[in-house]
Amino acid sequence: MNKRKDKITIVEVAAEAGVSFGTVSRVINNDVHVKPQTRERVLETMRRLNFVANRQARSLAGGRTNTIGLLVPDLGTGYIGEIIRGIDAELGDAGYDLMLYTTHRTATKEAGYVSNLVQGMVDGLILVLPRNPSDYIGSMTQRNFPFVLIDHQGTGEDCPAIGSTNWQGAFNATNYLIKLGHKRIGFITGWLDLGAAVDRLEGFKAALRTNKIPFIQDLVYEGTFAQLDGYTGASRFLDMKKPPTAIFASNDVMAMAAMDAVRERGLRVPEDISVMGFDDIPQASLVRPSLTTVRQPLEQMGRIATQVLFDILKNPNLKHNRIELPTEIIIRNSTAKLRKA
Amino acid sequence: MNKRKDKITIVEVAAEAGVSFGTVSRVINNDVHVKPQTRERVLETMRRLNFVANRQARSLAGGRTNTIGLLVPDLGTGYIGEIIRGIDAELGDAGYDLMLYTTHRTATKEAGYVSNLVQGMVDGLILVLPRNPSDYIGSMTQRNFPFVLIDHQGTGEDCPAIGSTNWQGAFNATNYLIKLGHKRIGFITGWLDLGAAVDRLEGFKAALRTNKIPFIQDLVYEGTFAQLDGYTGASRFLDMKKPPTAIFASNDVMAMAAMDAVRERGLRVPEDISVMGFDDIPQASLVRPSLTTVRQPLEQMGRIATQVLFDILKNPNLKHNRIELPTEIIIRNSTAKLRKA
DNA sequence: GTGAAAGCGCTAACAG
DNA sequence: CTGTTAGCGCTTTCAC
Repeated sequence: MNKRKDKITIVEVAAEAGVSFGTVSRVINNDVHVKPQTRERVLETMRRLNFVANRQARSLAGGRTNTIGLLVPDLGTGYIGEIIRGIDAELGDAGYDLMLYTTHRTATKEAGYVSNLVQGMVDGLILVLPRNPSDYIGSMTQRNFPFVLIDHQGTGEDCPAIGSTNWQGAFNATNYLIKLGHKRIGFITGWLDLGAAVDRLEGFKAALRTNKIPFIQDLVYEGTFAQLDGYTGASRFLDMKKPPTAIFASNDVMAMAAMDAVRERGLRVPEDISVMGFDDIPQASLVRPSLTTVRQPLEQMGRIATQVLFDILKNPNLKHNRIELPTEIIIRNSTAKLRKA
Repeated sequence: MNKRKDKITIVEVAAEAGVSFGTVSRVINNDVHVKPQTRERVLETMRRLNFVANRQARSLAGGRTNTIGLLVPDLGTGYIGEIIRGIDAELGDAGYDLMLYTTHRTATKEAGYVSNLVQGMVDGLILVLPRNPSDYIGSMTQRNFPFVLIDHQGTGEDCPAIGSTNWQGAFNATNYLIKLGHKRIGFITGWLDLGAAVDRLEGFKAALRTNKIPFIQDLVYEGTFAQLDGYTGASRFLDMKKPPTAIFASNDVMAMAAMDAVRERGLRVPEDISVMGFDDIPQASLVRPSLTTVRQPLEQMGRIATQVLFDILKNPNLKHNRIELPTEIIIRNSTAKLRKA
């Protein structure tokens, strides 16, 4: 239906340049075995004819697509955007293209669908925060399909993954709040099926322990990383007879929602309640008060995931395990010293 | 390097089902000329063998890729995310895949590169806010390559594009500010090479005219839709001997930055200065004060762009022109009645 | 209805 | 160094 016959192929180029099309193919693939003079002539011809190699054909014949797939849950928060920025940069350097899949679209399909679907379409897959990672991982590992996970861990399986020091980040953040004088800190968790969410919770608990502050189960609200959870969680805390003086949410989106809940009760951030987030998504610096948070190097995570995937592509037998990038506390204006009551 | 020979092809399926592979192909393509009984048998076999058709091969042989390309400038603000959501939904329904290109990556390449690159990779292209649209449009039109523009207009060329009623939106917004009592309104423009940006400016001017408020050139700051422009523009307004009482920025990102500038001077939004944005990106409702803005139906724009592209794919000769979706004022907390001085 | 045959444009041996 | 020869997995005629 959309067939343009004016396409020029290597055959045309070969004819024009007076060589066999095999030679043209070599030039395209930067094969060393071409006389520089010939190469130049072919290149010139390609330029003149405005030739572009057909990717489909290359893939079919070569077994490689020069495309990698990216599976993301959503594009809503800018969190993913940052990661893509990193992936994209690496991909561009390597001459690869990006195929985007949103989980939403394939969520209804059976497990293994993704790796099936992707078979032949892409050389490898980067999965960001997959919902049911074990489903995918099983079938991908089994099929020996190259993939890398971003920001996930905890399935027990040993697989290439890029994350950040969630435990340490949460530990440091909690410590920071404690240093500010806060002893009653409400914690809103992420989706606890994700290792990253568990680690953040554990880091929080560890910091309490270190500072000999008793852990109170009621000061933990189990969320799912969704905005609403931040609001609901904070509201529950604030309605307690003895509410916390600080709230630490497991991601920025929930933290921002928590700030809303605080303000809705006529309280101020940070004067009355300190609020801390996690991620440092772009809008963290845009909201008012700007959000104190734990920065994950999202862009870099994307970059490194891509590099690891390339490594695997080059050497499928190499074993890669989880790589953790350092988190960092970014102090802004949503946290303050505890006011003496 | 990444060749899995365990892949099953239509040949295997054909053998198993006891038919020729031509018949299997027909089944895949829902060809009517297959006995229902045979079809069922083939389908069953495909299921059993876990067969997935190779897209590359289909494309090569059939001339169609079932993939569309999306060219975006960036993924930073959530603006694009909303659009993608819409595109993605339509694509999913049609069994199409999405190839993502960021302009940044290809910005250095010569004009026409994109359509070249894309030739053979995708069946069509959706361009969001292209920087030098006329470059692309020329070569794509010439090559008769199917494409749709989102949120752009004004190259003079007649081409399929989806936008929103920018003029009307800006007109209504300005009117709203005037109704609140504001007479001195600072306007921060977008990148005036984009028709959408010009329209917003014109809508603003028209509203002043309608209300018999003199237009003051100094109260227009020429920006580029970038965050910094919002800050710089607002700062310039505020440093005037007689600063405006309201600021209307051509997009939300600049509006949020403008709010920062206002606050940095110890002024309050909206008590001292009202601020209005344009777009209604997700974070518009998250910032404090939440941003009064002109809503563009971004997701719907993505959906419709996709539908139009499909139309063009089906019927390349059909002429499509610009489609405008209605904008809508969303009143939140960054605007207020002018306080009597 | 179904099978057989001819490519789609290119890569990857294998000869020279 | 370069030409030749097989396919890659599938769609599409064209026969039967």
